[in-house]
Amino acid sequence: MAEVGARKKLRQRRGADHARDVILDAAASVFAQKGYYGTTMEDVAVASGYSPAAIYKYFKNKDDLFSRLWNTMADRLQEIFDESTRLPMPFAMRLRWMVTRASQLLETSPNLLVAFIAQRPYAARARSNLEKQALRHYRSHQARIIELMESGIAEGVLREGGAADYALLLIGLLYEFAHRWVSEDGQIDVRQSVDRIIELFLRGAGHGS
Amino acid sequence: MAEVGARKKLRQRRGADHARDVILDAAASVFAQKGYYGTTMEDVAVASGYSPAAIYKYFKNKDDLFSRLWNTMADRLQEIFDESTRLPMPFAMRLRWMVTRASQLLETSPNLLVAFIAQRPYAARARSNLEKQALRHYRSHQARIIELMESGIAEGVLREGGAADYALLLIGLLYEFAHRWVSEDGQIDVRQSVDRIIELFLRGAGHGS
Amino acid sequence: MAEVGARKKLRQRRGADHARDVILDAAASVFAQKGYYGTTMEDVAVASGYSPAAIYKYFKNKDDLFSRLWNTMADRLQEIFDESTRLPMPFAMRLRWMVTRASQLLETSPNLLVAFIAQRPYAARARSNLEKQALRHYRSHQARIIELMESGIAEGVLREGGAADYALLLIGLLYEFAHRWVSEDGQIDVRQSVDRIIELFLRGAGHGS
Amino acid sequence: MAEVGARKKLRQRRGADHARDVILDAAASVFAQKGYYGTTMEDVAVASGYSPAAIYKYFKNKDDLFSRLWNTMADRLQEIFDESTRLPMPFAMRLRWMVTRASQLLETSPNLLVAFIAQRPYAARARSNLEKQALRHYRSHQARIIELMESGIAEGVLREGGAADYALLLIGLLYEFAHRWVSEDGQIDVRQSVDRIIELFLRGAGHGS
DNA sequence: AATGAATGAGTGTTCATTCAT
DNA sequence: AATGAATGAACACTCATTCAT
Repeated sequence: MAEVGARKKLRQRRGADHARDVILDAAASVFAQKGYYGTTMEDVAVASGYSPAAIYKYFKNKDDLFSRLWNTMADRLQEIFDESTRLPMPFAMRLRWMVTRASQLLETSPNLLVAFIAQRPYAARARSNLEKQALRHYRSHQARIIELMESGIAEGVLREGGAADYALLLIGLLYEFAHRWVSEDGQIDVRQSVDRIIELFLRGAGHGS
Repeated sequence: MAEVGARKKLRQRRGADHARDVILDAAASVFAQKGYYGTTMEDVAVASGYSPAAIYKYFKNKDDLFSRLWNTMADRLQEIFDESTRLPMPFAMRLRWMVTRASQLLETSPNLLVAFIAQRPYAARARSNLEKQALRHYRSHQARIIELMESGIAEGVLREGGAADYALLLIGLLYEFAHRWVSEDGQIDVRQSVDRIIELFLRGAGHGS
Repeated sequence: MAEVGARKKLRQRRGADHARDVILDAAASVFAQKGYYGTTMEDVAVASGYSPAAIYKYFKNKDDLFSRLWNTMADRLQEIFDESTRLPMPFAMRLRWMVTRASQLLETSPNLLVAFIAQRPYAARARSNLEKQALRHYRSHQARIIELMESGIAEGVLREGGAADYALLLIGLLYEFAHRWVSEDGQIDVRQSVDRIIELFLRGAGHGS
Repeated sequence: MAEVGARKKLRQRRGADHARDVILDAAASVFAQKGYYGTTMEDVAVASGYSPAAIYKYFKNKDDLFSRLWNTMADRLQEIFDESTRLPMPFAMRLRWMVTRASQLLETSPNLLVAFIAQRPYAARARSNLEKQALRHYRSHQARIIELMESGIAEGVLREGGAADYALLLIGLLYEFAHRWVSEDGQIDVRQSVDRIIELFLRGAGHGS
C-alpha cells in the first residue's frame, strides 16, 4: 500500500515489540495472498512500512518469519484440538465447542489461517525442513481429532468403526468451509455455519430413513 | 514427392507431439513434487531429457507449461462432473460413478492431481491471470456438483435444502481423501475408499437413531 | 576495462573451455588486485567480459572460483618443491633449479601468484574452510622445503642443525622477493635475482671472515 | 565552580580516552582474527562492549578505525627502524637491538602486528587511499632499513654492495618469522629466535668454508 | 556519553528466457 | 528439431552508517 519512497517518514521510535507485531501482521497478509514462494521480503517490507533490512533485525530470515506465523496458527489449532478432547463435557458439546473455536479463527486471523492452509499441499510430500515441520504439526492435529472421534464412538454418538474416517470427514468439512469463506471474502456468517457443519458431519447428506 | 514430404511432416508431427507429451509428463511429475515455484525449467528439462531451450519450442513459458497441465486436470474433472449430471441413471449410481472416476485420477495421474490441488488456496484470492483462470474452473466444478446435488434432492435421495452445502461436503471429502492418499504415498486402496466416502457423504458420522 | 554496457557485444560462441579460461584469467587479475573479499563477482564479470550469471555456469560460486585459482598455484608450487627433493642432482643444483622455477612463476602468472601470496596471512589463523585448506597447502610446501634443506645438510653444503630455520630463511627470501617484484611492477630481472637469492641464502649478509 | 567543571571535563576526557582505547584494543583483536573485510562493526562493538553507534562517536568510520590501528603499528615500527640507525653503537649491536625490539612487538601486540602484515600484499598494487598510505609507510620502513644496512657496510660488518638486497633478506626473515610465530600460536620463544635470525642474516645457511 | 532503531547501497546467487548455430 | 551459451531482472540477505532520544 505505502509507496516505497514514503518509507523514510516512518522513522518512528515505537519500540521493538511494536515493530515485531507490525511486521508479523503485514507478513501474514502478504503470505496469505501470495504464498511463501510468491512473497518477497520487499513485499513484506512495503506492507509493513519498514525496510527489508529492518525485518532482518527482528527475524532471522524469511523462513523464520514465515514459520513463526505458521507455528502461531498451528499452535492455536493444536490447543483447540487438545482441549476438545479434555473438556469435561459430552462429546456433542465438545465437538460443537471445537468447531466453533476453529471457525472463529477465520474471523480473528483470516490471513494467518489462509497462509496456514495454503501450506498444506506442500507438506504432503515434505522436502524442506519447513515442510517437514509442517507435516509433523498436521499429523499431530489429525491425531487429536481422531482421539476426539474415538470418544464420540465410546459415548455412542458416533457409529462404530472408522474414527480416522470421521476425522477425515470433519477436517475436510472444516478446510472446505474455510476455503469457501475466504473465496467469498468473509461474507458468510460463521456462527450459523457451525450448526450446518456439525449437522453435515453427524447426518451426512443422505435422507436417513 | 509430395507423399514423402507429407510422411516426413507426419513423422515430425509425431515427433513433436511425442516431445510435447514427454515434457508434459516430466513437468507434471516435477511440479507435483516441488510445486510451481519450487520447480525450475532446468528441473523439467532434466526430467524430460530435453534442454531448457527445447521446452520453449513447445511451450511459451513456464506459466504456459504449468497451466496446460493444470487445465488438463481441470478439464478431466470437469468432464467427470459434467457427465455425472447427464448420465441416464439414478442419482445414487451417478454419484458412485463420479466418485469412482474422480478417485481413479489419483491412480492414473497423481502428480497432475497434486499440482492441481496445491493451486487451489491461491485461487481463492485470485490475483494473477493464472489464478483467475483457476478460480473460474473451480467455480465451474462447484456449479456442476451443486447441480448433481439438486438432482439428488429432486430424486428424494438427499434431504431438502442446502445443495451447496452438500457440494461443500462432497468436495471436502474428495479433497481430504486426496490429501491423505498422497501423504500416505498411495498406499490406500482407492476402490474400497469410494464406498466409505459415499457412505460418509450420505450418512455422516452420526449414529442416526 | 570493458564497460558494463558493452557486454552485449561479446555474445560470441567460443566454447566453454575458452570461457572458463577467460574467466579464470580475469579473476586472477582482480583477486590479485583487491583480494578475495575486496573482489565482487561483478568485478570478475566486467574484467572477463561476461555477465555475473555466466560465471556461475562455469563455477559453483565465488569460493569455487577462487579456490580453483588458488589451488592451481598451490599445486604448481608443490610440484616444484616436490621435484626439487627428487631430482638426481647435488643439492646446490636442486636448490638453484627450485628457485629458478619458482621465480619464473612471477613472469608466467604474476596475478595468480600474488593472489596466492595475499591469502597467506589469513591462513595463519584459519577460520573458513578456504583458509583451512590453504593452511594445509602452506604446511605441505614447508614440509618439502625442510626436506630439501635436510638433504643439503646431509651433503655437507648447509651447516648442521636448523633445517626448519633454513626453510624459513629461504621462504622468507622468496616471498619477499615476490613482494618487491610486484611492487616494482615486474621491472626486476628475475634470472639475475635468482643468483642473488641463492647467494644471500647460502652466505647471508655477513662478511664471513 | 570552574574547578569542578574542569574536573568533570577531565573525567569525561579520561572516560572518552578510555573508551577510545577499549575500542582500539577490541578492534585490533578482531581485525587480527578476521581481517579487515571479515570484520564487521558489530564484531568490534561486541568485542568492545560498546554499541556500533558508540564507535562512530570516536572514529569517523571503519576505515578510520582500521587505519588508526594500522598506523599505530606502522609508527612503532618506524620508530624502531629510525632509532636503529641513530643509536650511537656499532652496527652489530644496533642490528640486534632492532631485531629484538621488532620481535617483542609479537608478544606485546600480536593482533596489531598480524593486521599490519596482512595488509601488505595489497599495498603492493595500491588502489585505495588506505593502500596508498600503507605503501608509503612500507617504503619508508624499507628506506630506513637500507640505511641501516649501509652503515653496516661502512663499518665493514656487511659485505660490499647490495644494501637493498640485505634489507630484503632481513625483512623477509622478520616477516617470515612473524608468520611462523602466529601460525604456531605464539609458542615459539622470541628471545632465542632473535639470535637465530641475526645469525641467519649474517651467515646465511651455507657452510662458509 | 550512549544506544536503539532504522536504512541505502550493495553482494552473492538463481532462474526464466533468448538466440545463433 | 535441438541446444550451448549467455544474460537481465530479481531475490534473500548483510553491513556500514545515521540520527533522534
